[in-house]
Amino acid sequence: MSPLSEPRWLDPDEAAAWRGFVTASNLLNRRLERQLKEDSGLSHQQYEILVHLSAAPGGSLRMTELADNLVTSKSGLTYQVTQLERIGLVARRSCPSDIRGVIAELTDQGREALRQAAPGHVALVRELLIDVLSREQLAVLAEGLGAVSARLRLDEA
Amino acid sequence: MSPLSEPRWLDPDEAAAWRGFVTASNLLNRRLERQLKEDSGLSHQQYEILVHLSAAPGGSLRMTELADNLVTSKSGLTYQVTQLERIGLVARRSCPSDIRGVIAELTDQGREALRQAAPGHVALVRELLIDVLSREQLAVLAEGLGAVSARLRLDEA
DNA sequence: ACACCTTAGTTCGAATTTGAACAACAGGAG
DNA sequence: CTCCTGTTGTTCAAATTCGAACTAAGGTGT
Repeated sequence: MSPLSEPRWLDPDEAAAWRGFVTASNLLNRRLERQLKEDSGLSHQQYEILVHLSAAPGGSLRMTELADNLVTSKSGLTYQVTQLERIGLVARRSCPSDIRGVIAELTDQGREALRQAAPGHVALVRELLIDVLSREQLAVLAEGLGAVSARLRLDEA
Repeated sequence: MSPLSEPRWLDPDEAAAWRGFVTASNLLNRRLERQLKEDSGLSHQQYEILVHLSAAPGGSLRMTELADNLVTSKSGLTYQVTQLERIGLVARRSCPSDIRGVIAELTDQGREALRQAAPGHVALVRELLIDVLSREQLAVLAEGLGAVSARLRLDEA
């Protein structure tokens, strides 16, 4: 009778964890979005694109890789990269080993924009999340959510 | 020299926690969105509206209260409530004590839709988040993210 | 009663996101 | 080589989101 049996609802602790996760996530995104837009004219998504490119060797990544890292749709990335290209922070190059491939590359201007935007962003992340939690809480959070992410990456493939 | 000094960057543990949070959040939302849409034709946001209304006394809430609970913009809520009204899951009533006020109320059909959508949603939340974490991790997560949420609610006012 | 500031909800336009459809190519099996 | 299947990135229409401007009403102090 398992498949049709009563579902296992969340007990109070589980519900608290889930609700906390959703609420904190929404509030944080909202706040960071505002700060970035006001401070640098960038959306959180655009900022993340710059961060991932900056962290990649050569400051460049294939579109698909970038979309996977960012957890966004391919078409969404196409749009945002076009926007970033328009304002000169990112450039498109064609991939040498694959004619279909497109490589998004951080420009010098893009590096500069990131250098200028990062401190305020990091400070706010610290203020709203990192510094609110203890060292132990942070460690548990990193390990736990790392496992959750890994679990989610798995059944995508 | 404090305001202009080098910002305190995130150390490896802090960065892992932050990245885990962002990644898990994005992947989870993506997955839940797909499941809900396929299974019930509802977006995650619409589902959350039904949940919050269902949990409220009388199955009804003022628009502003609802928007605060959901962490969304007022205009965004107006749009979604209109959609839900169109398909008969929510009804609008005017508030007795305040002529400007609008009360969103769950209809019988809305309760039924929620009753039908909830098991699959909860099962997936359990599979992707709850059951991946230990009891201790869940407790830490609930407490930590509760604190983060409270912190964020504060400097909104 | 009056002016004044705040609040509630909607409307509007612009920006963004998504999935599906598409065209072009890659990488093998035969 | 040739067919076949899977991938890559873009385009497109539709849906959603947000903030600013707006209307209307509450609430306060004088």
